[in-house]
Amino acid sequence: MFALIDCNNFYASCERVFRPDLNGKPIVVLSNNDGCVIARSNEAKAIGIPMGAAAFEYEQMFIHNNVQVFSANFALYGDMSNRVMNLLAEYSPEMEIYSIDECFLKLSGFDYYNLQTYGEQMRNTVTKWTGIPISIGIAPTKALAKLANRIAKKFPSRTQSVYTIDTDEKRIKALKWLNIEDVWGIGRQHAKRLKTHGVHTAFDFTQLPDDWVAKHLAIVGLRLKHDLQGIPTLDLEEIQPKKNIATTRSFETNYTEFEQLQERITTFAASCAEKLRNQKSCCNSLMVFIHTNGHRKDLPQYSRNIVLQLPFPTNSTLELAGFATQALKRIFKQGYAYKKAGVIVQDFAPENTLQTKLFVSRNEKHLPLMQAMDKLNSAYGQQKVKLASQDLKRVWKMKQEKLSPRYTTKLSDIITINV
DNA sequence: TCTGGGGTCCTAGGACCC
DNA sequence: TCTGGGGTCCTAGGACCC
Repeated sequence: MFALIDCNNFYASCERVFRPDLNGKPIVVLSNNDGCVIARSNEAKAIGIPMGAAAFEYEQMFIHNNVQVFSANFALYGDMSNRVMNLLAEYSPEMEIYSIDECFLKLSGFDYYNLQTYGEQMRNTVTKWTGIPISIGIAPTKALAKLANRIAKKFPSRTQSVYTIDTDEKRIKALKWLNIEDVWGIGRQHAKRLKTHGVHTAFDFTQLPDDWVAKHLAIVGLRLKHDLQGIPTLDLEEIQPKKNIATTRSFETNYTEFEQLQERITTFAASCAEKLRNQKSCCNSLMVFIHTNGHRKDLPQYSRNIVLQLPFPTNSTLELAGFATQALKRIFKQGYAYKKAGVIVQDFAPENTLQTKLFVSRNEKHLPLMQAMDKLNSAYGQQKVKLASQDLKRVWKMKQEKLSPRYTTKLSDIITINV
């Protein structure tokens, strides 16, 4: 059996842990730059705030309904996620952290356990020790555990936020209840196509012939079908080193000058380099993109990306920043108002088994330099040591008007209690 | 004025090999 | 009228997830 544990309205719940006065009140969390809604409490969902709503369009609505608005505080969410995951890891030796707020546990060898009770125990412990409410679905396959989780979330009082699919009867009933567009792995495009073929529920989907599914939804769809039929097809996945690493941002204002973009691109490249060193990889290619604001139909639009094959694999901040600047020079065009840019590194090789080239090679002095830099930054705070081409004067900022304290990761932000 | 960020996998088709 | 058979590798684009 598999369990899928999912934190309810995770970012909104994290904010609420340290603000119990907000219990029962609508909360939304905004994306970077305070752009759009990326998380909502149940109360916020109930008053009709959609996912992805543009903050400026809903400003009046927020005020009218006394909605508490927060800027995204990823330092807080990441730390709270670790706490939840650490607790859950105690409940099974086999775990897959699926996203910041979700994990699968494999429950093999639990034949003599009452899994429903076990789940309720997990839920109680996590909620009591972290303040984060969770829902749990338990079933013979991953796709069914996802479905069971959805039921637990939808009917919290009837299920105690834990639902187990352990008979075929329950499985069929659950499948008939689930709309096709809500099936894990069925997105908008597939749902649309399936509906034109008369498939409206997960159950309808499981009744399709294998070859039809294989033809229209490929091998991924076929695996999903089997998993929903109760035949375990998807297993826990090991943590793999990433195959792409990206740092991309929208800007608070439009940038028109090369130097402004160059500073951003340098900083993004530095961030990618750091992430690469973290997983002990080097990259062989690097992509830089820039584009104007696609929502502004009144402005001239320009969008381009360029992929650079590097002469040698590297994870040096200095080298990647240099290559990224070269790439930017080749795509930058004067006369546009740029709103977004990013750096993506790809085509990785392990740090320790680098193939040397005959005529060009990386500068061996960079390695100890980067190690020293990473050490300093981890001891004295991020961005303590950076390149001169980065934002030394700290001009660049993100719009974050409603940022909450970093309660759990910054000493000066620790909550104070008035007795 | 203002609209996020970071990932994965699969497939078809082109270019190439013998 | 009729023009082989069997591969690999790479990339762009499309689908999906949170």
